[in-house]
Amino acid sequence: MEQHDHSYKDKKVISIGIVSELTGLSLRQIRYYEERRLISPQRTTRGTRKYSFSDVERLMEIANKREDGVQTNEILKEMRKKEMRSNPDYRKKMLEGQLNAQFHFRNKK
Amino acid sequence: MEQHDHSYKDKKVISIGIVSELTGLSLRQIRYYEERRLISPQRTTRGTRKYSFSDVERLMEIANKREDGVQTNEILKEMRKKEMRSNPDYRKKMLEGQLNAQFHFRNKK
DNA sequence: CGTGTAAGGAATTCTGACACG
DNA sequence: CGTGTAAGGAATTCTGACACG
Repeated sequence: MEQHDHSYKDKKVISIGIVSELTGLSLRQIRYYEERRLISPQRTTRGTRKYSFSDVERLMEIANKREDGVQTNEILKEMRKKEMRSNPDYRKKMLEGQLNAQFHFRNKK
Repeated sequence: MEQHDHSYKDKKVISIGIVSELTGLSLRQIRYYEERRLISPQRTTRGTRKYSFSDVERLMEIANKREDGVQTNEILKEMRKKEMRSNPDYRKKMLEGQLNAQFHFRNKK
């Protein structure tokens, strides 16, 4: 589950109040985006939310899209696509897919 | 006053409770090291302390030295030396100093 | 759908001080 | 000197709900 371990960027250590200051979003908005599964903070033992710098960046992207009128549902889809694209497994499959396409194309011709 | 700006490492965003968990130090200890000027967290508008990952690393160094019985006073001196060494201005002067030393050495011989 | 807000409780943080040594 | 602790107050965060639209 861990990648670099020394990547400060992904350490969940920021409380929601600071995230709010950093992003300009209200606490309500930040919690709502979690409900819609756009972000997933960690919880401390007693249940307070902790965010990483990655989460903060993600929230700023979300804020931009929301400003453009994009619904959370759409934002979720877009983000899933993006994540897929950066997934090595998916890349491999895409490559195979492309080769197959070329193959079919040649045969059709 | 800023270096990279994109250096998450130096952004003061972590509350003292999290720092305590991260370092294993008590709140009392963390505040005391601040009193002794070993660290300098930022304050939010209402006065709560905010630390960076750099601060956390520094605190871990402090913890190690304290375990070895080094007094805060000594730790402060050591850290100042270290900072001097990594200060470009100081480097320049040291270089000049060395050259001078060589010069004197030659003349003496 | 996305966000504001009032509500009540629980957990956090702050400071200054006394204690021990 | 370095750290623990009890004390009282202020600020933070949490959840579930009602409101508007």
